[in-house]
Amino acid sequence: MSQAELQALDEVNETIGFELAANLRAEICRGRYEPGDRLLPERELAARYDVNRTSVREALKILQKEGFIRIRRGGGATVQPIERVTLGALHHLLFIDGKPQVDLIEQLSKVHRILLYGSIEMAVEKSSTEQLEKLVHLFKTLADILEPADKQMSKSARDLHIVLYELFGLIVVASKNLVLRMIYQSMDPVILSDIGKYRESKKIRFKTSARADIEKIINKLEKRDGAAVVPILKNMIEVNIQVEDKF
Amino acid sequence: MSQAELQALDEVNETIGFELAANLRAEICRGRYEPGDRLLPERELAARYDVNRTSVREALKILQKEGFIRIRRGGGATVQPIERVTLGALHHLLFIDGKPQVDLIEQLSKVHRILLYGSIEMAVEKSSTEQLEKLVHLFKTLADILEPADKQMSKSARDLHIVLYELFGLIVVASKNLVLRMIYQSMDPVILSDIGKYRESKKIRFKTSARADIEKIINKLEKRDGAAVVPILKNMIEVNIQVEDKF
DNA sequence: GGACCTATATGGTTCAACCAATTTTTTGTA
DNA sequence: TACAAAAAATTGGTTGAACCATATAGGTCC
Repeated sequence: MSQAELQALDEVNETIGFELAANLRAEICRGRYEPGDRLLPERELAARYDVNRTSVREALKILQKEGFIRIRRGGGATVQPIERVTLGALHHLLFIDGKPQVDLIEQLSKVHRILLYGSIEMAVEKSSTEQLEKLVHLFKTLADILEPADKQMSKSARDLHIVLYELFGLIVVASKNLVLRMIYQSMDPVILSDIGKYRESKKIRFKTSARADIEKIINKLEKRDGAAVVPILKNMIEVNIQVEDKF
Repeated sequence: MSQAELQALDEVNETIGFELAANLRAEICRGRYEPGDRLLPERELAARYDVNRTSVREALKILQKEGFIRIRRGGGATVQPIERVTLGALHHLLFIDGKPQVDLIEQLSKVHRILLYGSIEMAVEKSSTEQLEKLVHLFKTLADILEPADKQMSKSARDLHIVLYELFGLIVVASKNLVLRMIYQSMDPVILSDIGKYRESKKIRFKTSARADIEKIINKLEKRDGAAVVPILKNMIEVNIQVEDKF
């Protein structure tokens, strides 16, 4: 999926409207408006930010598409309740003024895990031998994290986060499920890196049976028995989740 | 969630750009372009559709946000591979020229079920007593569908689809997980009704033990034992899925 | 044949005017 | 005074034309 990542990089949209949208979005996320509040009219925004009204309109259209605002002819642009925000705009809500929004991040991680567990079976059934090999490799990496060879080499929750994200990425491709892939792409590499950073300070709990568990999983993989993988994996991971949740 | 539905109704955007976007999108979905193909330049599109260039630009911006095209200054607008399309634009792909895209619909249903199963536990834990009652009621409806009192009253797969969707909707609210809710909102009421229509012709398989299973589930619900619900529910539903898949 | 430069194509921005709804204010009547 | 209808003001939607900024294509020079 490095191709997609590369393509995502030059997807940098540098239009004025885009930039203005970022400003307004930040204000909304920051809680400067209550749901239902009206934004300034287009002409005033244009004056305020010293840009053309066309650019303002572009910005507002972006925010509308993302679900932050609602625009009505003659009625102005009103701020929507946060539930209306699109999944594609989720990453704007995860960190506000650099501060991690802990609840939301955990909610995202929860959904991430639900999808991970739920899609493994599908992926194992449909994956090529090459993908299966990659899968095995990732599981071994996971074992290294949960039960390091050198027990002094304590890993952070970030490492766990990263490998789970990579695992999910692989599963998404292997499962050949376009809808799953769309969801995955909303939970972007950006999200990965930001949340990873956020988790850096947290320790994970050792799982002394991790290596043995992984061996079992790999065994099941080779038999293409995806369903059997889930409970083992779940057991390995959820231990650490409980710890994090209580943080 | 009727409030949100009502609000969604008058969210009809009737701008010219919006309409043009629909036209172009339909062309792309229809397969008129290969990924990488260039759309006509803005000025030509404006002439062709007899609208102002501003409206063309608005349309292109919409398609860009939805992931259908990529716009580069000086480089035109090129059609993206279908994997780049956003979850929010998924519903445009489910029916093309009125024809159901069977594979994609099944992929969506699969993800839907993954999320359903995965989120029940969370929902049961966090739901209010009122929500729990609604949950019980929905499960009883499910029993009616899978094991009708009058065995002549065979239900279609549509009824199953609808109740599963409602179940998911309730679970989403009860779980208080914003990310889950965002995903749910992408799998819109529109999708519900369209796919429901598509499933109308299909019969579901009776599950003679359904009523007993549901009783078990309700029992677990009252003990707030969400984890125990999943395997029972899964067993009830997946039987029908297998049948459908072989269609 | 390759490297550089120029011209052209194409998207981005600005401006000013006008259209079309909605909202607010005014006005008139009961 | 209270209410309803009409008028005015507000606000988003559309248009056309001009100009800017970047990428692509083609030509020129070595």
